[in-house]
Amino acid sequence: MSLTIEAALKKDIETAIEACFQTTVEEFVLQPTKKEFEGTYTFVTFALTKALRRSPVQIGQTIGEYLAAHSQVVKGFNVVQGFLNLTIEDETWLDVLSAIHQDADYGTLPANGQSVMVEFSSPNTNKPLHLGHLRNNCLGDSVARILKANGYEVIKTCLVNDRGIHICKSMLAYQKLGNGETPASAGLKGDHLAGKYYVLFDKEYKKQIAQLVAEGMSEEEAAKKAPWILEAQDLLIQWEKGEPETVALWEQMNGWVYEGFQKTYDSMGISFDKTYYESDTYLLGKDIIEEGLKKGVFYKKEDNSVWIDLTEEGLDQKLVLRGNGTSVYITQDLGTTELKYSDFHNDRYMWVVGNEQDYHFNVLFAILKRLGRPYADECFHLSYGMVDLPSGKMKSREGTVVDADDLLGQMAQTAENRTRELGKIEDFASEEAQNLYHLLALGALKYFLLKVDPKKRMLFNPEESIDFQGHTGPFIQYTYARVRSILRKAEANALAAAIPAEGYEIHPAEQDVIFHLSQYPVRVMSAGQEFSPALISLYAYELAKFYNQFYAELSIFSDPDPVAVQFRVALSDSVAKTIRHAMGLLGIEVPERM
RNA sequence: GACCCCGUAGUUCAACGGAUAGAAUAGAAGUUUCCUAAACUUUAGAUAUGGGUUCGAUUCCCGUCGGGGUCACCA
Repeated sequence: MSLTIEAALKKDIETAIEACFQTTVEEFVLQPTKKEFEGTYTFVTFALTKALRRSPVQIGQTIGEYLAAHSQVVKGFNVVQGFLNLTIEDETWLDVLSAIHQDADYGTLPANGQSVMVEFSSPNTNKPLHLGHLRNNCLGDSVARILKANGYEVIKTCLVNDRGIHICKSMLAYQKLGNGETPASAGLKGDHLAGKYYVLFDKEYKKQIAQLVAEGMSEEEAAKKAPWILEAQDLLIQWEKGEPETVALWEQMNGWVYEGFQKTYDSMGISFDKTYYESDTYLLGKDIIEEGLKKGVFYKKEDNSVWIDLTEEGLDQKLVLRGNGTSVYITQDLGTTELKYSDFHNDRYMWVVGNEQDYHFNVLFAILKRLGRPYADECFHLSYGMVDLPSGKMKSREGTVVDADDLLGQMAQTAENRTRELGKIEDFASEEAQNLYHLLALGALKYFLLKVDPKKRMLFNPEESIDFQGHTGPFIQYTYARVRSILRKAEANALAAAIPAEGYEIHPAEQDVIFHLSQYPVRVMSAGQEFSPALISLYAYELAKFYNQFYAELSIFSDPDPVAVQFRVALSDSVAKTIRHAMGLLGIEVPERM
């Protein structure tokens, strides 16, 4: 059997056009038939009317007749306006399912010899993770899995933002108000403890500003002169000098935070192949500035600051090194990118970073191109939209965030309540049940975050909990558990899966499932090209939906025809395998029972 | 102000320029002596606005209105 029915059809349509009209057509539209019409694939004829000088209906009729007579895969056709709807031979469907059923790793495409680095997560070490970070983590993790399924070798990296003024703010507040508190003594995860002091800093800082303003200072000046911000800046200078006490505090607090993050990553099933720390990389990039100056890509102003003029690219003039010789954000990023390249020599580089940094990445990539970096054309910013609350943007320092750990905990509780209500797993041991609740909570949460087009900003309303019914992760997990139940029963009754080569009349509900199964590799490919887990999410949902319809309509074990029983077991097995694979690409596990 | 992104059922999301704009949820009505009802079936409900291009526009182009973001010698 050819790779897809689609490929076979396209070839046959080309042949048909040549035979019927003695001409060739470069491109034509072949799409899945809308469900109100009979057929599987639809050939749209409108585009050909000019070239062939016939009416859309005539073209459809002529090609349809030719295909019905000559094509191996076409069983019949109907023409509605300019749409030629084609139905497919039962034997073709049997072939297709047979190929899928035999493929143990269906949906994983062959290696393409290319490697790609995906950088994501990149947390600040002064506060715990919130829902926005979860979207980033889920996206990065899923895109990495999708690229791997597309044949790439994938390196997942995380650049930890472990230095800078924001860290010093938490450190300062801890120095002033901490009284030697530790995660153990406070009963808090380390990242939450650091976050607590970040919030405390902000409170006091605001108070100090307000007081200065009351004394007659302007808001802007007060923000610069408040005692705590001056002290925090001093702390940063001490840190950069390597002052032992400051470094010790920094190491202690960061250690707490890493421990906390690790727990969250572990519980989400997210890992990295390589972690970079900004404290190691923040001085990088200066040699690139030198190089760029020599090449004439950059220029120096009187105050010694270094700039690049990107007006030709539609961007502005951009500072790349301060007058005092210290780095800015873009300097570091140039250096870090060079480091990544020298460490791994990947063919492509991806950054999963929010869309508020669109401009920054445009600048970064433009500079890399000007510098003639070999990887410059293979850099991509996967720019995703923010997760907003009904009240607006989440802000850690103001405490208006949906905390990642809290949310996961709540969802596990919801999963537990729902499961207990249904009472289907009363024989589970306590640990087994806990694992299931966690698996369902993650399924709901990850699916919720991944089903939306990454580019779009999304809204999360904490008042309304994330659903477990309908277009959700648990719906798909449930379908999987139900299929597994079927397969266990088949095994217990020694009913092996088998697909006849011919002579089996396929029911429309079965055909829908097979058709959808056949689309999977193409979906994996587009998801890889578009870096969009949403395409896989939607696919898994549709497949589950079709299977559920099939399940409701046809009985598997009570069919009098043993061929049908074996065929449906094979169909179920293929669905289970494909759902598991697709959910795997989303980083979501599926349960045997729920 | 300049630049970028976005406006689709009450709500959350879909729709390579293609047929009567799909789902889910909330609402109404059904389905369980039978393989897991976290399911299935039926029903009602939307393209912000004005032009243009096209056989055909939610999709492309221009304007208006509305929302978000960026324009730091912060990261």
